[in-house]
Amino acid sequence: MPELPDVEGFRRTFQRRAAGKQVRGASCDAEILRNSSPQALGRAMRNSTFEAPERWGKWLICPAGANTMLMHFGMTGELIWLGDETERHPDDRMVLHFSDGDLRYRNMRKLGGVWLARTDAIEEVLGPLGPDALELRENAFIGRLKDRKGSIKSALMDQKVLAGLGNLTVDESLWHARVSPRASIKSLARTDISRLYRKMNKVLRDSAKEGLVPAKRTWLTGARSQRDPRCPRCRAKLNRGTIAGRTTYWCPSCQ
DNA sequence: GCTCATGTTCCCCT
DNA sequence: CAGGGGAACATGAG
Repeated sequence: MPELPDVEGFRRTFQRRAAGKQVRGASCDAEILRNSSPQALGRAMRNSTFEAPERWGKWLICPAGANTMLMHFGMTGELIWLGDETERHPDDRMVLHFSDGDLRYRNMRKLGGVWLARTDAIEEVLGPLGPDALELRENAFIGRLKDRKGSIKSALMDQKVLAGLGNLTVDESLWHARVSPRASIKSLARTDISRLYRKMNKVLRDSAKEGLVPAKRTWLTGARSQRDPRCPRCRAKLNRGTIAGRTTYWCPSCQ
């Protein structure tokens, strides 16, 4: 699930359900805590009040006074609110208890995790992360790609270049912009990069609104999981291959 | 049984 | 040093 649009949905869930509220307690699997223990997390969070959460790329950043909780969702993570449901799902790796219900970090594959940091030192957890893909302006986008070698797909996938894109949003943006994922950056004209920026922005905004990359019939994402995937624009049979280490779909005719 | 999965990191090559 | 390829991580789905 989680690329920028999904995490944006989780941010809204956290804002609505946890911001401004006092945490009664947290229960969690030790495995999912990457730099603390359940005891340390409980101690740090109990009776503290969450402020407004922020999203940076695929990270959800949840400050509560001097401490900040950071969540990354890997490939299968999600954040869900279940008001009166009390039974714990086997994939609930962390549950934050509030007076009116529980917020659950659910993650089947356990890639990703939950970190705890001092609010003034969260960058030690985030590491080198480029600017958020939705906040980046066009000239900054162009500037960050300019000195990059290799394929456009691998650059867009690199969280140090810009943060938030993933396999689906990259393929989707490239398809809308009619740019081949294999194209080297230096082969692209300024107008190509500019068009790519605008399409990426639209893909991210439309998706973030829904909290996921929608599998619309008019989008590549709607075609990629079908048995005979065809380009929604020209009906050509889609190419499928590995680029930047990930399964990639693209249209050989219009990209 | 086998392949693949919306992510990240680490190691080895070129 | 920068990129590319592949494996590992953990676990379910088709």
